Amino acid sequence: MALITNAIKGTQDTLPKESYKIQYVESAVRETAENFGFHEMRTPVFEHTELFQRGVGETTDVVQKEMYTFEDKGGRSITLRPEGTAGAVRAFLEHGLFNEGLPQKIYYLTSCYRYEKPQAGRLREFHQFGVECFGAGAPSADAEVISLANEVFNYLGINNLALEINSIGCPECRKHYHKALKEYFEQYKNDLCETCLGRLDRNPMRILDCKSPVCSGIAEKAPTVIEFLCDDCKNHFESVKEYLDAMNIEYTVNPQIVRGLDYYTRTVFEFVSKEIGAQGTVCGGGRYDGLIAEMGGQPLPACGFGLGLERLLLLMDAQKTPFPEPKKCDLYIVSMGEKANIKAAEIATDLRSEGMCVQFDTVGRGLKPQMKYANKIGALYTLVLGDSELETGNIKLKNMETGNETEMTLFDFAENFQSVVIKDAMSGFESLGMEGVDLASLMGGTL
RNA sequence: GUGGGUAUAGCUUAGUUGGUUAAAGCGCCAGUUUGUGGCACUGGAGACCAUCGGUUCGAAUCCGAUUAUCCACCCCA
Repeated sequence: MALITNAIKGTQDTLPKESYKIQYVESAVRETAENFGFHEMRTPVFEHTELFQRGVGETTDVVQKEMYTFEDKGGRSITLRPEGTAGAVRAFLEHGLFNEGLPQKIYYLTSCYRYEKPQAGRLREFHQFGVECFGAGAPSADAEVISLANEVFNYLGINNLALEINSIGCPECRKHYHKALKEYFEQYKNDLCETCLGRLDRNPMRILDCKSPVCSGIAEKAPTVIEFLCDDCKNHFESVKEYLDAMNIEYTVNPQIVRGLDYYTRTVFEFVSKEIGAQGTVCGGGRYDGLIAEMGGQPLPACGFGLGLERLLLLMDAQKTPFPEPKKCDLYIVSMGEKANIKAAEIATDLRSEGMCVQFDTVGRGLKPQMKYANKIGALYTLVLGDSELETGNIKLKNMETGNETEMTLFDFAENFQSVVIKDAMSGFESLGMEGVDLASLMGGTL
């Protein structure tokens, strides 16, 4: 087909037949967040460009080359949000939420935009579940936030996700560390790759997670941040680990983790998968004690994370994680003739108001195509309405799975259909047994 | 931004060393059954072979460019 245009590079459509998956994931993260006492915040897709320049950091790749920035008709520089934290902090300050009791625990489900070259697990428009805990400086807050992410993965039944944590210290200990790193890497100036040579001055910590075998070889023996942590930062990190142990959350300390957004301090962490290609970080976050002050507020500690929903879905597909079956059509009314069509609409309206999914013909097809359509959409029951049914008031309700037909009057049907469906649904569950139901097979290979 | 792979119906793919009207399965529509879906059989619709240019008597096939897409680097969710 010669369409006038296609979807924009790096964007995805979610089609009706698979939207139940993302809806399930969204409800899972919402429920988990609410259980932890976090409440949803929604902020605009676009903000003043300077918010991200200051918030995310001028030197970061995100700000330097990945933002969708444009001028609006009033000459303002506007940017589509490349991440969620900056906007959340802005709203937190703008509405004085720090007066409503600390900590303020918020979450969001939002789209983010970065102008990057798409690949597996990397899109230009992607969706993030994010959590921010404002005003909580204790190590228990770091642990709580990590635990929330962990709980989401447990809820969804995901395995083989490695939690890696690190502490990059406060600005004070980082200053000493930078100096030591610079001294160390300068010995290898001739061996480092070009990008790393550039990093040597600007941000030597970035060399640590360089993927080039030469650089990473050199980096392996580099001094680690942990050795340079001041007493407060060291104690904080130790305490976070104690909480994680107490919460039964497995982790490994990975001194190579350096996050690419400037605002992080102390604890940083990633949940990493090896099953979804090169972009394996499903969730990343940490503490950012300096950010709120940086944005013009009172100095307040905070921590949070971002969790990539597309990557999460990739991972669930890779692990064949079961999804609950989407709701099907309870009843399809096959109608023939103008009178029957109107009656069908009347019945559908009644049953829909009781919460049933009822459908009828809107194409003007004959009986057989309507039956086929009912079958295709997975209707549980069909009911044929024609002249004779309208005359006699007797109808046959057909169970589409078994093919059994039950005769009844239209009146009885209207009174009882809901309970019939509920009873059937319950007996279905009982026969399968509520425990150990193999959801994957229930899905019938739609995964 | 830098590499590499790929591009044929809605989907998945076949198409030989260039040679008439580009093929199959699934899906879609209809019929076999004039009031009953799934199964089977029959038929139908649906493709300027990504685009533009070149080589050739002749290009889906060879060459070049462009675009799109996938994967990787970089970076991150």
